[in-house]
Amino acid sequence: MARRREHSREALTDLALCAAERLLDEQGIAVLSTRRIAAEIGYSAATLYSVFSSLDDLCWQLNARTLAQLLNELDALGELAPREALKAYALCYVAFAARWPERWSLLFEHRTPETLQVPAWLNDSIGQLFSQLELCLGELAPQACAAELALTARTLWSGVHGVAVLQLRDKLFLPPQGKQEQMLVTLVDYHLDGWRLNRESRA
Amino acid sequence: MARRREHSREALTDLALCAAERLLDEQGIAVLSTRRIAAEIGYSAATLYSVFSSLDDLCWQLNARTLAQLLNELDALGELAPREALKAYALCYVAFAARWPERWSLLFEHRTPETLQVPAWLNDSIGQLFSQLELCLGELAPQACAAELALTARTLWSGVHGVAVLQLRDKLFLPPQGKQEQMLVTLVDYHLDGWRLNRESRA
DNA sequence: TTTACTTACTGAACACTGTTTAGTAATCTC
DNA sequence: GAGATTACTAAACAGTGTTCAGTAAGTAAA
Repeated sequence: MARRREHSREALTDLALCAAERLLDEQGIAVLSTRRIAAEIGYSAATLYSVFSSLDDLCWQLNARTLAQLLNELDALGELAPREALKAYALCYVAFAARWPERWSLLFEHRTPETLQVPAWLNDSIGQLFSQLELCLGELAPQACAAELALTARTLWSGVHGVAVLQLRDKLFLPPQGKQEQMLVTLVDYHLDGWRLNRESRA
Repeated sequence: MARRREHSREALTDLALCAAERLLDEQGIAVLSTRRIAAEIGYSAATLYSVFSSLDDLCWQLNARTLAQLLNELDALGELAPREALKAYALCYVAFAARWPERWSLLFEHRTPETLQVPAWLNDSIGQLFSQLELCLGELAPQACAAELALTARTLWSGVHGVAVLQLRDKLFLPPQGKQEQMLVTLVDYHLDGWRLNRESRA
């Protein structure tokens, strides 16, 4: 069979990405192969190469969708007082990781071999997230300089990210589940309190 | 050629693991294949299966060595005042990740497919690390209960781990390098200060 | 309508992977 | 020396990403 033209290039791309997401969610990263994805959408593996430059490229496009969805959910939280906004971001971030563990893993563990740089959109998106955090922090400490806000945002978010990573791999060794929320809230609270204390003692 | 008997089982195991570590360090996780490791030590790939049950098994044994080395370095820091000890642990942990990025990645990203549980020694080792942290925290807050110490240790360490993860992937987007140390110190300081403040206001 | 051209698609191949197994050759035991 | 055991490997199997020649369907021109 040849030339069916049932789907446009864009439709085919979307079809493949959706199938890949389904496979990823249901059976994990191990079954994410070109032949498997192709079979899922009724095409041959070779056809995928007319739309993606490689499996790596497909993965990056998956990651782009995942990150866009995450940023969307963070955006949807709306306007909040800075401290509450930071907590809400943290909870949303970790909840997202818990809801889409395989997509989230792919996003952070996928490495393009050797030379190729991380795509620019990823850098931009993460930069956007950090800007949002810096905005909140700036409201809490109007007199802090940009460099301090940048560093504080990254330090705080490293902590949030760490919770997401470790909960995903069950490496926290906590008897009762559902402690993540408490951990996140105390993480943010302690950090912000400690920061304020430090600024006051410096002033 | 057959039956050379040049190496005992243990020697062969060690030979393979050392070769794997060398490959890992020099060329990354992508080249870690049975045939490659075997070639490196002058045996066929099949011979590895007389000593390891699978490549997965070999990876877990690599991880065991990596973790043992990390815990060893943490132990070697010796006796310190609790707050300084926590900072020293954090710096040591992140420095280790930076010095052995590929080994550290394998340790945290390697997943055995499906059913098989994480080996018991890994759980034990991480539990040991957390106990050490709880001891330090207990010195800082003698009246805190065990559950609070456990949760605080995990929250604090999630933050440290997060810094290690993000610095490894260059996801922190900080103009000047070498800010990790400052981040870690403030992370620990702010957290401990915030914790103390919180305990005082509760009392 | 017939011919020519372009396009969409695939089967098969290549080089690689982990893993198993049959077979071989060296050593040990008697 | 003969026989049993052991150490080891080549080759095969099923899978992978990727490339490419080839085919058939649709389009355009005659």
